[in-house]
Amino acid sequence: MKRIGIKDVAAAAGVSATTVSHILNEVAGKRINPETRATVLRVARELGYRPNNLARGLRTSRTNTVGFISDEIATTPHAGQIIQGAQDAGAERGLLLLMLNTGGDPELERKAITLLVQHGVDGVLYASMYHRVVQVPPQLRSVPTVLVDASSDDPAVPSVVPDEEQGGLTATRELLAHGHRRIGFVTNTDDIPASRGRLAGYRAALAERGVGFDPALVVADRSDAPGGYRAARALLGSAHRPTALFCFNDRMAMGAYRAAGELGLAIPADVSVIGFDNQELISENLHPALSTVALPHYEMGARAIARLQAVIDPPDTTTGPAPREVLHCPLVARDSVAPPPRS
Amino acid sequence: MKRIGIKDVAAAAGVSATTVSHILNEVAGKRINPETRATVLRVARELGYRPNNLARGLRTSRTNTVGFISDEIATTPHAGQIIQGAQDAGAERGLLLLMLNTGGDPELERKAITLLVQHGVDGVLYASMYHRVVQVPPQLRSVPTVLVDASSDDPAVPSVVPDEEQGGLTATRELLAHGHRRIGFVTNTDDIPASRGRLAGYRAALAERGVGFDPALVVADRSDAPGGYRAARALLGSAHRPTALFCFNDRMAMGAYRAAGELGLAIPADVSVIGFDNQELISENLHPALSTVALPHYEMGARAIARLQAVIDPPDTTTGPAPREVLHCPLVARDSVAPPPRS
DNA sequence: ACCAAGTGCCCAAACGATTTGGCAGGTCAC
DNA sequence: GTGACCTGCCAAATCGTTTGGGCACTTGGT
Repeated sequence: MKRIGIKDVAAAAGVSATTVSHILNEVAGKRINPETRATVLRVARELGYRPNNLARGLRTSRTNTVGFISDEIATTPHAGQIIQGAQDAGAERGLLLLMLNTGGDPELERKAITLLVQHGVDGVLYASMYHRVVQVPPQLRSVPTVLVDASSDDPAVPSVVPDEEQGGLTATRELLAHGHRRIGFVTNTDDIPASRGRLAGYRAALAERGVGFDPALVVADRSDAPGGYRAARALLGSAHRPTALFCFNDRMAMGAYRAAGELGLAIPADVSVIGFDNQELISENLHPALSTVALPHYEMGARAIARLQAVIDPPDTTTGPAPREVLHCPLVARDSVAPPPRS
Repeated sequence: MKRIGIKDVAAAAGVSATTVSHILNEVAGKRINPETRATVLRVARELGYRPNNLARGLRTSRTNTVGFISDEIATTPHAGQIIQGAQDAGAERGLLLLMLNTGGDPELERKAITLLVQHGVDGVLYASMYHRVVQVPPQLRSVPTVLVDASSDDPAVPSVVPDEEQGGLTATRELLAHGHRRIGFVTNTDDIPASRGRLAGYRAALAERGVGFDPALVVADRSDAPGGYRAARALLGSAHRPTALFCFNDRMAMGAYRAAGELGLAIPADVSVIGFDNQELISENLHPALSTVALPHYEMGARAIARLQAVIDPPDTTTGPAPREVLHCPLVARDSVAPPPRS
């Protein structure tokens, strides 16, 4: 039971393989008798003809295949969303994803890229699992590349990133809108675009409402639950405690929940909490469910594919660069934000 | 800057492409002058020759590519581990993963398989994100396939699954070893291999120690945090409350934490808790950190690739079937288990 | 009746590797 | 000296598709 090829279709339709190819690919500038066309299409369908992508790729040097290189995939649920977004967007265009993740090892990365090129990928998505600045490996220069959740030092390579500042703004506004004026910011200690952007958003939102920025209200620690616990504990245990906390991520928010619990503060009655990332495993399972700001991972994956395709076959003119696409971070309101207690 | 092909190497080494191919592929039964061999190898390396996988695949109908079909990838962190395992194991064999997930939609699944075949994958990994019985799509009959974290109705297709019963046994033993005798089982309501196996393990462990099985100690609810909360609340609020809880998964354990907290019971001083799945986002970030039993996702991915390869090129004889591989679920001890309180 | 243009299709050469079946030339035995 | 055999290499076919360049035949104008 051999797979049937273009020749089989040609034979069955009584024409040459050339003609079949022309018809199925709707080649421009080739004149085909409508009757012949109909016959060929019918026969092809009846026989269940599927072109062999290898042969086609060999001839056209297009494989309908995109490499997906990521640093870490196993340890973060974000990866799944990005992949899913890329995949869905790819499916619409007939693209498949060739996965490869390197754990950040540059040596592995080199091999990975070589492998992908060897397999003739049409382009590469280079994804980071948290928003950061990466150095694009030089081997990628020869392949169309788009960065996902990462910025590059090299402005020539397009990237798709979340709008961290708008996210911080949104989160803080949500607290302000509920009447909070004394808002603590539980942040992390790394100097990455995420921290900088979210802090900027926090400050911008405060400024909008004419609330003064109080450095004592921002406490940094490790970006995990224990870190969030310590930072929140410090803030909530202080004399003039904030009525709401904006946490750098959901893991830190999880720690903040524990801090509040230990101090006998109910969420959201006594203190409101808002997170970031929308890690559903946490945000949905905490009690009360955590209001947070979502990172648009799915969209990043999808948009990255769109960008990549724009690079692979440029529309008509050499489109201007506009290489960096910034995506909106939507609010996901759940149950952890309420008006401040009347003191 | 064209990619260099086998002919370039041949020309540079002063031999024919045939010879180069023979040397690089170490074709058996071909006699090659050691000197020629050395020259060719050197030249190939110097030129950085990489065979074009498309051309090679076209000729040999082997693409060094494996399809990875999964139902859900975006919503679960498990996926990453399986993928990582498969990928690492694949890398050792020069295999790449072609990702495709279908959301369980049979229509999409059909298309996915067609696409993969079109791309000439050597085999397919069909992965489920939780251990269940699946029906293998008929299209997959024509392609070497291995099931990951799933069993099939069809015994002909090999599968790699976790040893749920041993996991339940391990978890319960851990509690018994700390001296607990009255152990609640917070389980879920679905009738899947996971529930059945873990319950069987629970009972087996009790029997080992001569502890009677008390049906009142197993409470089923939805397999999320609220479900775990309700079940744990029921168990811990009862007259003769258990001193330890074995929870069907980490999400339910998270709910059990809240139940204990509300009842003023400290973990692990008043009540010990053990989970299942080792979802690190939860188990590591809970306080105290959750002892749990890990599902061997990484290993499942890796073993599945090994199985797949055994199917693709059988060692020598037609190996017997032994299609179902059951993997060990290791204990991950953290801080949520301690001896029972002296009453 | 003849030429030009147009129509509808096909031939054959790629693409870059693997693989089958030799083919020169040398060695050895007799 | 000659046939058998080995050694070391190569030419050409092949995988399944796309594509540039025709080729034969019809049509329409004059």
